[in-house]
Amino acid sequence: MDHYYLKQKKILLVDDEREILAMITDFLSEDGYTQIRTAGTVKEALRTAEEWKPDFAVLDVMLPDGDGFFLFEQMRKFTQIPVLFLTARGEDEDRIRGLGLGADDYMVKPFLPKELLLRIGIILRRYYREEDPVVRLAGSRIDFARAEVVKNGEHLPLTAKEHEILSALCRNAGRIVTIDQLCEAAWGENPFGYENSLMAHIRRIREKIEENPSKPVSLITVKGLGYKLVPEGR
Amino acid sequence: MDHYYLKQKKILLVDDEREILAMITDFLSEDGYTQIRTAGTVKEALRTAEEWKPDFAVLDVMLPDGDGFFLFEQMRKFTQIPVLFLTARGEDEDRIRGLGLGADDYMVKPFLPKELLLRIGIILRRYYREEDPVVRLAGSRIDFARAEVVKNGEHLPLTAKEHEILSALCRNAGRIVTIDQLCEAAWGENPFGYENSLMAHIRRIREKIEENPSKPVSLITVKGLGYKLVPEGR
DNA sequence: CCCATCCTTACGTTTACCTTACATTTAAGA
DNA sequence: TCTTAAATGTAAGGTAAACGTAAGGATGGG
Repeated sequence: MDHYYLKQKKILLVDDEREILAMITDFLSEDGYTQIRTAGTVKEALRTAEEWKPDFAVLDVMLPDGDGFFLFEQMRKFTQIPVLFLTARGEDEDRIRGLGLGADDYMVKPFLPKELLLRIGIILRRYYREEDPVVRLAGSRIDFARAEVVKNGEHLPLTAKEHEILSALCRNAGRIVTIDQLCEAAWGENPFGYENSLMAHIRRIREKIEENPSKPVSLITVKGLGYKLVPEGR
Repeated sequence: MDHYYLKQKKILLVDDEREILAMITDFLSEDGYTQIRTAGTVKEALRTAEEWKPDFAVLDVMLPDGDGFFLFEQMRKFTQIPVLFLTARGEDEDRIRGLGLGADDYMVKPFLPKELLLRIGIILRRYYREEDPVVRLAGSRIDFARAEVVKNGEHLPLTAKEHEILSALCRNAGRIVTIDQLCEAAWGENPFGYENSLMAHIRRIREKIEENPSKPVSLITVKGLGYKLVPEGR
């Protein structure tokens, strides 16, 4: 899965029909999205948007206490998140209006859920493309694209081997990775005779990611089996 | 006008109907776009795409010598530019197919020209938003449009290769760009055997952008992984 | 208490990269 | 077409960060 971190973006759905909200929510969570909230009115939507700070919003144009365009303009006063409009009316005027205001997309009801998913995916990818997948640990976080770990605001660079080893651990986050597997990840074919070297690297990694390298809480050794990387909050 | 440089992006229009091409061209140039080319067949489109290197493409699905989806897949082999599909058929299957392949949007004919303009604007803004025509570094700033760097009031011109390499670094500002990626950016297909030449260019670039080229703070080397360009203020 | 396993540190070695000078290609102008 | 300068590519010696190694120390299970 290439863009897994996008699935953790907070999505706000605003519609006055409960069934529509339920349906979209179902499809989104089935597709892997984990953070979804809904609202049925402009008022409710504004409150949620302000407090919860979603990363993306789907707005119905027709709402009981105002229309989606008004809601959009209110939201733009405090957030620049991308927005997709849903509209029952297919009128040209409305279609243009949403986009002209600065929305990212719109869809006409009734729509195919599959298409909504695709469009949401496109927008999120486009908008949050610059963000790197970051792995959060107990006392630090790892940014692989920049090859550095941030601990207490300090930026510590990772070397090539450290990067390889951490990647391998990360790919199996939480699970045990054997020493053989780690050697293979770092040295390719002929990963023999490097067990000691691996140990030295583990030490150097711990000095970067751990609060106290001698009492590790993130990069744990499982005696006789290997190592494992535990993400923030177990 | 905030995004004036977006109007200079190269746009490729592919459709088999001359009138449609003419109409879209008119609307685009009226809206300020300066670089527009058209093609009527898959073959023609591929040639233009490869030689002219457009920044964005509008593809009709129905073409005399193949369909737009095939064309899209061929183009994806050498470019990652955003694409919008035009389709006469409103069939669900087709709508989904284009988006599923990785297109950025699609529109069903007949469409409102105004809406097409808005959608193209949205895509370009999102996609090229980070391409700041001037990039600020620790001790200098790069002006890509003029192909020069300004250091202590001095204007130092960039050569073609330096420009390519810096662009590639800039597109991933802060992130690591591998030597392979940089070679590919500068020498296209067959980026092999230029590693040493790249190094020489890196040196020359450093002499232009760095206060002290031997102690770089903007164009950093990450041993074993690649290089990265760090913008002003980390 | 002993053995196995892993930790820790210091230090020697390697290799990826730097630097420079020079050769070659390209492009512009005469 | 020829001339020339700038841009680009190549090669070789130098360097330091990253890596590997080894040896003594800790730790815990049996």
